[in-house]
Amino acid sequence: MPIRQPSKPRASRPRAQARPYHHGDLRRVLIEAALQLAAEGADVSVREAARRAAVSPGAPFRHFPNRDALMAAAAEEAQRRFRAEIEAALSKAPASGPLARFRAFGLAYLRWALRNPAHFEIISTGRYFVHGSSAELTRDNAELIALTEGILAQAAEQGLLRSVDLKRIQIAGRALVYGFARMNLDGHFPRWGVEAGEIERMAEGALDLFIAGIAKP
Amino acid sequence: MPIRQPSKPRASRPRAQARPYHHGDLRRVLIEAALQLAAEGADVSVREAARRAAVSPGAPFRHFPNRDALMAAAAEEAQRRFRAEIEAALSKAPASGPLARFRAFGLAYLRWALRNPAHFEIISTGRYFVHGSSAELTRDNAELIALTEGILAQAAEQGLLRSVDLKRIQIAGRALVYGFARMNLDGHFPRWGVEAGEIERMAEGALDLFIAGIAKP
DNA sequence: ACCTGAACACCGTTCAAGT
DNA sequence: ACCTGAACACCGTTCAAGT
Repeated sequence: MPIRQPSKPRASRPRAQARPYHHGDLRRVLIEAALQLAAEGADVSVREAARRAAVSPGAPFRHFPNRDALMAAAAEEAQRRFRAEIEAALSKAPASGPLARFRAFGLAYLRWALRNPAHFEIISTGRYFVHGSSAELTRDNAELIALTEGILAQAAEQGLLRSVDLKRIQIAGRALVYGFARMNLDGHFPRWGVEAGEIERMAEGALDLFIAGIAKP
Repeated sequence: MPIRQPSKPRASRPRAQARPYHHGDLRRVLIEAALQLAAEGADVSVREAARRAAVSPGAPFRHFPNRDALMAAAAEEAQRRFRAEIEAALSKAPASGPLARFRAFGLAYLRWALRNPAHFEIISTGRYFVHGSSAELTRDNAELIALTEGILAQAAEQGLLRSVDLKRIQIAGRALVYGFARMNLDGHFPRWGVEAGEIERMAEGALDLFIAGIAKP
């Protein structure tokens, strides 16, 4: 039998190197690993996340009841970044016109989704976990819906819209940006003859077409 | 050791009941099983498809090199049904105006996708297999794209469109219907306050909003 | 030519046992 | 309180052996 090391020598680096038994921040590390795996295009598995955290396969289940809960936590983190981006874009947008703000929202949505497809998928797909089971995700989402609702209501007040059916406009608009982002994620653009380099321009074009369509001439 | 039955008695039903060793039509049965599993909302696994075909776990691999190939074959079958539906709808649509035909196409697309979400997903998601690896899927898809291209070109010739950027219109339109179908698939509508019973009406509304937007006033 | 059944390397999840 | 490591029931895939 090999002799055990009598006691760990003081590690050269102060913390985060010595990982004697307790991990300390395993929950966070697992979420990060899940997001990273997704970004690499790999399947997200609890075991691989555990491996990256240098922890046994059973350890994650002390922090998440099951795989779905890990995915939900990863989605919450991704959604936080997504919202931050959108809010930053809106704060920089001229408060002038609601249609300009609507456009800024749509563009920020599209850009983030196109640049972070795997994270976008974790947030938006219904496959990994039940969206409604995360209070944070539900609240975040409701706030984003309320945000565009407010913008459109303002546009309607100012007489900028051809139609007064705001819910229809909102859902159609969301379907457009969601669909565009999903087409990208699902690899549709090659078959549409759209090169990778022109996808963002195309996204902008589609958005502008939609806005021109709902705006009063 | 139990004694083997000496020889199978003549089965009461003529065919399809006696399945002595060779299956006869295993390939087809596996595709059907895959589509059925998807429709039931279950994960499609090769093993479960084999189980439903009453065949050993290794048997499917005599007909498909791997799981992806089975999914691709299922997608081809689903796509055939999808196309049949769309073409039937278009043939019934008045050949009168291209915009009416564009609408008929969009509606047929949406209806099929909303009523067959799992099959729609198999066709459209990039997760299960590489779309481009199926010549049939690729051809089918190109034909559908050419179809709407033709319709829009006709609309432009007749001076019905506000913009002449047909590719943009086509992609935006596709993003709209794809996004709507995907929102349904991904379970977004509950959080938008859209009840199951009103989704198809909402789909129609979104499509009409889009068409009104691209049409010359 | 097609299928079986055992085998292998994965995965999610549980649970006694360790620290 | 948190983690290990073996275990179990799955899965995709392979391959010798059977018919």
